[in-house]
Amino acid sequence: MLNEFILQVVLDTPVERVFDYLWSGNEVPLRGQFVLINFGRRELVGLIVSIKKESEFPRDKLKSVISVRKQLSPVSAEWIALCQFAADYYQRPLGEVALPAVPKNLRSLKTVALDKALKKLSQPQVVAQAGHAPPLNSAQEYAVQQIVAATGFKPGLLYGVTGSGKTEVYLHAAEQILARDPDAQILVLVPEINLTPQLQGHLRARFPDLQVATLHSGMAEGERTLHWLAAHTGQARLILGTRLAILASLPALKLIIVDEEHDPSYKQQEGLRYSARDLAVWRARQLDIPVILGSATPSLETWQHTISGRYDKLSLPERAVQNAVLPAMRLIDLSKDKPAEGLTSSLISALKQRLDKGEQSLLYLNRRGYAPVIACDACGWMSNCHRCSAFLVLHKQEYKLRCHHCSLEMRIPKACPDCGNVDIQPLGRGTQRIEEHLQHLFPEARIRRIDADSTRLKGSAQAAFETVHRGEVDILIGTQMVAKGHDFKNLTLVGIVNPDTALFSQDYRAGERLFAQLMQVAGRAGRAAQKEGGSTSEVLIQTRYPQHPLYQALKSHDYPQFAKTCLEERSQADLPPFIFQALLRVESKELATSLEFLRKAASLVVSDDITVHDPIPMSLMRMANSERAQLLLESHSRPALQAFLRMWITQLSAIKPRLSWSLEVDPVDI
DNA sequence: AGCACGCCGACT
DNA sequence: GTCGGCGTGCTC
Repeated sequence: MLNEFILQVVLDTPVERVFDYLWSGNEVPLRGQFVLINFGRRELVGLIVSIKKESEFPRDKLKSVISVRKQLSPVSAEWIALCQFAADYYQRPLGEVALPAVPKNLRSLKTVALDKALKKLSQPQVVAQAGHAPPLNSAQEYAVQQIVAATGFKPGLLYGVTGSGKTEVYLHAAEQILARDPDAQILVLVPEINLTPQLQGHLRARFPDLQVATLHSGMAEGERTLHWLAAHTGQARLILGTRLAILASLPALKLIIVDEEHDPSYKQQEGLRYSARDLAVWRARQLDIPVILGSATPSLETWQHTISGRYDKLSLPERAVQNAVLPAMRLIDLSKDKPAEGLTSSLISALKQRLDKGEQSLLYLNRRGYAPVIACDACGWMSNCHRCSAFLVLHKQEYKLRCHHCSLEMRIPKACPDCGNVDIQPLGRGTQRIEEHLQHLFPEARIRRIDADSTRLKGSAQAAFETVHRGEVDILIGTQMVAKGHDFKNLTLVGIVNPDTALFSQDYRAGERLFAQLMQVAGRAGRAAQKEGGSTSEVLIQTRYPQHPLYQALKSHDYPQFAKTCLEERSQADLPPFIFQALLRVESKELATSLEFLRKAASLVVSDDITVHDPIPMSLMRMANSERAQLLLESHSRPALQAFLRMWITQLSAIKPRLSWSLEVDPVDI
């Protein structure tokens, strides 16, 4: 018998709507199946979100479904609900959330790649050697018990410094949950792609007979399809990935782990601007399962939740590795120890000491290139980017000036372009300049720089880290890239060259980020047990403001004190996590046009529950020839803000002339 | 977002 | 006389 149904389909378009399609046949399609349809002039793959008998749309205008993608089992109602929540919360259409969350091969018109992946998936997996788990200390034991014994939704902050053994807690909790549920899946999120291989190694070693799927944006399309399908079918029991993995289809999810939960990388910065950490907590609540947020420097949002009692706090007070102690933090006062070429005599002698003992050092400087700007002594000309409100950075080796925002490049001028003076000088210091100077100071030392410039080629970052691990490097110089994850066994000195710039930033979150970054990079020193006759692990911070509360808290490794101060300030100033924010960004050719749009947008805010700030140019006002400005909204009530935004978007879309704008809920960069 | 339609300037 | 610029509007 032929049945007729109306399928409600969502598509990857910016149109906030569900489209009705006609379907007739013997079998009834299922919610969660993917379908091939005609949309305008195009053929697209969409997702069935509901099935009904009648449509409100005129019958003669309905098109028929071309085909249902039957070889793929439907995504669950929970998964659709997760996408719906993300779509509503971050104010984007459902289709724009749900479809990009599925690999391209599954959405392509041709099914060859999908069929091939499904076939490959059905072949048996190789089983590796069995692993041995090291014993836990009492704090770790307690944390594992708290996580595993919990029934239902239970967010727990696993709070412990680098080396306190958070990974072991994850692995033990995973082990117990996998042991008691024969189908259970566990999702582990890490902030960056280059942190996946290390954790993947741990998981493979500990769970040799279980399939591990990885999901991140650096994977090739075929590989991604395979891993996504392994997760979707439930074959992969351990799923490891970056933020996008939070939107994976996981039919038997029983535990979520978010490592380094404070990391800003968990926030997507374009399109659907979601926080994977926040979605992880939502997903855990939806499924009524535990979620572990791990960090040595938790986000203030999470810390506040432990204070209010919404989240459990599970502390790992000491370093788990025997004999390993916290590195000593020394503040080098730049007004007393005057630096030459950016390096103080204290730092140089500490480096020399490590070189003599055959130990490794790390210099951390969050600024790549040779110098952030070049300038003319005679007329004051500076190397401005003509497309952005930023300086062109000097890259001496490539003999180029380069804009770090729009990638504009030009040769280094031989003389000042304005006055012809040949005496143009680099101002300030980047990693390349420090590298050059160090090589001059220590000609015998093996020096290696790791930053975005030195690791442009795929796999080269991994290779560079390997040389450090093999002991082929004496001094490592790096940007943020070196701060995370890597455990350097023979590294006993961390020098922080120029951290002060972040202290007086416009962004109220800059301090929180700096503290986390410095704690994290400090954690690279002395992770291994201290050797006989070896140096004490220490962190040298060169600063002009040694009395600053941030550095004082850092010196005593006192995150709770730092958090307390920050939260008091935030509470008094009415800032997150005590209020909720949304940010409207706009860009156009003329700043006046951008600001006018925002003024118009601001005038539409009439609700008593919403505070609207003045439109202001963004800190990087001009980027790639676009003039950018923003408007900040605040509210004490999340639902009130949500309801308002929904209505506001409709009004903004109606404004003409149209220009490019985007809305961000819970913005992190202001 | 695509992809059409639609109404005004420089070309064989 | 046509090609094509990107403004405006629609997609079941």
